[in-house]
Amino acid sequence: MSKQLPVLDAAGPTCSSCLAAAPLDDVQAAQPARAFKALGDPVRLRLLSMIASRAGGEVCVCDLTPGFDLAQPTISHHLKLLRQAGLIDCERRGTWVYYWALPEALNRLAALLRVPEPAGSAR
Amino acid sequence: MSKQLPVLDAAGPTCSSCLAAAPLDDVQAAQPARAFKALGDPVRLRLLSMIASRAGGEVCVCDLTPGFDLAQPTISHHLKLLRQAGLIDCERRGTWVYYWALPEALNRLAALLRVPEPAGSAR
DNA sequence: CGTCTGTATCGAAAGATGTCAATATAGAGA
DNA sequence: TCTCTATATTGACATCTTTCGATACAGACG
Repeated sequence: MSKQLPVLDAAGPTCSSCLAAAPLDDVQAAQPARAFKALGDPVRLRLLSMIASRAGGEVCVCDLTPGFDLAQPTISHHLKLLRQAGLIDCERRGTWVYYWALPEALNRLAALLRVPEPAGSAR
Repeated sequence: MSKQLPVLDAAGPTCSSCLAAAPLDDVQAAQPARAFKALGDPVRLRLLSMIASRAGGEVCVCDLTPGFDLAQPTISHHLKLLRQAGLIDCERRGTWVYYWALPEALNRLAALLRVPEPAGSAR
């Protein structure tokens, strides 16, 4: 296994998969945009944080729903969107359904956003 | 100033401002959700990447518009949304308007998304 | 001052999204 | 098999978004 650190490439001192590295074309932008769109709703962001911060790594839907003032189908719909965006996954276990976060997807988005800050910081 | 590294707190080995640290309440979720929503459109994500990846740190609108198959008011509208989300700022200079990215805002969002990956990785 | 160029705002139309009540489905247990 | 609980799907409705053409505004230059 020779290619262990493919982080720095010709582009310079920026990450390779980073907004600041190069302009995204419409193909490259499509998938992250879908993920960010899923994060762009307060209910879904809260759902994801409830799932990602759960110690065991998994949460039963029945533990998520009571945290909101929304009907059950609405929560179900938001969970579906998060899943379709590739941010979470789930599994039925008996009567209950358990959700967990997909850390790789979240970290990929995080890496995309990270940008070098100018030395002096706040412009 | 004693509190220089408030990074690790009772919650464990996670960042303090991170999805995985603790469930966000609706107040905490509101602002990041607004920012993610701004990122959740392919046109805006591409605009941001064009702005953030520009060497000088600034781009003239006149350099952004031709990259899209959209009317000029549409681009103007998307730039406005990115600005209202706190991700970019701009300044008029003569006839032209220049935009630049706000790295602190982007890095704050990146930090929010970063999550510890389980040792074995891909679940 | 008049005109030209670059950018923003306005108003409207088409489409997407968030929400709910009603209903369907999956599995557990009598 | 019948019923009960937990979750998902469907269909409808109101609201928000994206996009455009038309127009307004700001500054440069005659």
